[in-house]
Amino acid sequence: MSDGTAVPDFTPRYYAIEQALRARIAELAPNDPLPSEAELSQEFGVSRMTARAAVTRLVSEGLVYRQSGRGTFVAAPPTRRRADSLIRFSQEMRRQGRQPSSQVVEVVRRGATPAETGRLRLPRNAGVIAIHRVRLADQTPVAVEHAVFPGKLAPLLDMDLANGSLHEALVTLGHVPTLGHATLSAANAGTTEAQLLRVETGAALLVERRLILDQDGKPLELTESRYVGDRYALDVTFDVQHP
Amino acid sequence: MSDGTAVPDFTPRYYAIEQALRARIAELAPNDPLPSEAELSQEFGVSRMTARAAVTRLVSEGLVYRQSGRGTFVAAPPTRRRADSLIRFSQEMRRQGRQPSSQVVEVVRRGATPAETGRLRLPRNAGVIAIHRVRLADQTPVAVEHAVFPGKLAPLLDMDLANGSLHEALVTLGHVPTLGHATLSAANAGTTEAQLLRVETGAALLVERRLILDQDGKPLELTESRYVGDRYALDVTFDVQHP
DNA sequence: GCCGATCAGTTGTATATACGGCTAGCCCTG
DNA sequence: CAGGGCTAGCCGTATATACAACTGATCGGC
Repeated sequence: MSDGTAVPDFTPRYYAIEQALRARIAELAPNDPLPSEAELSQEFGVSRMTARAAVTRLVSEGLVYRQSGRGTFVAAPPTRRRADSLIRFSQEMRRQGRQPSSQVVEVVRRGATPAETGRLRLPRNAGVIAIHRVRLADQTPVAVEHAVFPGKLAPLLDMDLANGSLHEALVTLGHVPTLGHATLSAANAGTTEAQLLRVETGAALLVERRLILDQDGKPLELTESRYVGDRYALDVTFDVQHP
Repeated sequence: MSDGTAVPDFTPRYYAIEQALRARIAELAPNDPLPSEAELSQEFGVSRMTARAAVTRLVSEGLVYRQSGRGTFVAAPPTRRRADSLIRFSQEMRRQGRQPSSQVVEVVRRGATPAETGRLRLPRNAGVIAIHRVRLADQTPVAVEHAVFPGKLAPLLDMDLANGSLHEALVTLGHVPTLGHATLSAANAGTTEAQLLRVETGAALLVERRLILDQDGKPLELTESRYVGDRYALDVTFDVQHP
């Protein structure tokens, strides 16, 4: 293994198996089963751990998923959204002909962290409402979401967060989500969120950290959404800047 | 390991080691060395493969990087860009006080693929110029880039692509990059690009597939940039859409 | 003083083995 | 006929071992 070498002349066994499986996956439909690790080790004449390493790489790219005790299956392709327009997740899913739903992982009222105090422009020692959810399309997890609201929005706690719309709730409370700023990056899924998202630990996530302001320009919501890279995409239109 | 369980009560040994290393990494500077796999296996009383699994997860999240024969080191933090404004990579790096550079991996004149023919609105059997580069900041790879141009832009082949600016070259040829559309997602680094980017295979990449149009609205460039998630971020401003 | 060879230490790849926990299907019993 | 238990097969975690390849430091010879 060398740095900077574009194409090594040596190909690890796990890599060759990985490429062979990629070709097969292209011919299969989502949720179709793949050969087990034992079957692959027999087929390719390698140890189970080497076959497993090959599959692990496909898992981490979101091409397949594993279920303990069941097997390895082809994963579904991603969904997309325009980045300069935030619409409700469920509205967007329906627009794409998919069935949206949410799983609430945790809702808690707690003190704001210093970073949250700054971003949300809260007074010192203010409280916040923190809502942790998994967003699903057709029963497939697409994103985990951590949303933080100023404590004055405590009536959100009484809302039906699994079935209702957070944004409609905010409008009802007199705060219309109007403008936002987001930072987009990528990260690998940690163990806990990998389980929530039903992906392998290490899978690539599109990470959106956004601040939403209301009609008066006041911060309303500080949210981090972590989308499974192979199940979600954002569309952007931009100008090309010249010096 | 169960689906949907937020916090397992069983903690794998590799996971505990991973978390301990995360805490240490927070106290170190980029490029500082971490203990070797052998040292970690002694320190935590596990096999080298288990210690290695823990480090592999940190590598795949971009927190550390490995070099065969040398060791494991703390990785540098990411860079950022506004998504609604595309500026030249090198201009943006300088704006952030960093030293930009490029490594040309390959420049080739070839026939367009059907997808490229469609996106670039080329006539049938048209040729294209394909340029494959690694973009670096302070000698650290930040992105790999595959740019495809219509064949009529063949004079690009004569440009100094490692040191010069592609966009300035385009302006010289009478085509001013003006507007673009991009799709953003995340993917895990494959083996070859992982080597080019000096990250572990499987590291999360922020993937931007963009089409740039010239001043007349004609397609000029079809590019896929794959940014190391922990070395790069995009900023977006958006409106919140209501039903 | 410089260069080449060697060695120690590092990561990379691979195998074999073992046990735990989960799932689903099948069979037996009530 | 339904439910419960058992089993086979699956993935998850872990260990031990071995060899390959790379890097950098040191030492010896010229």
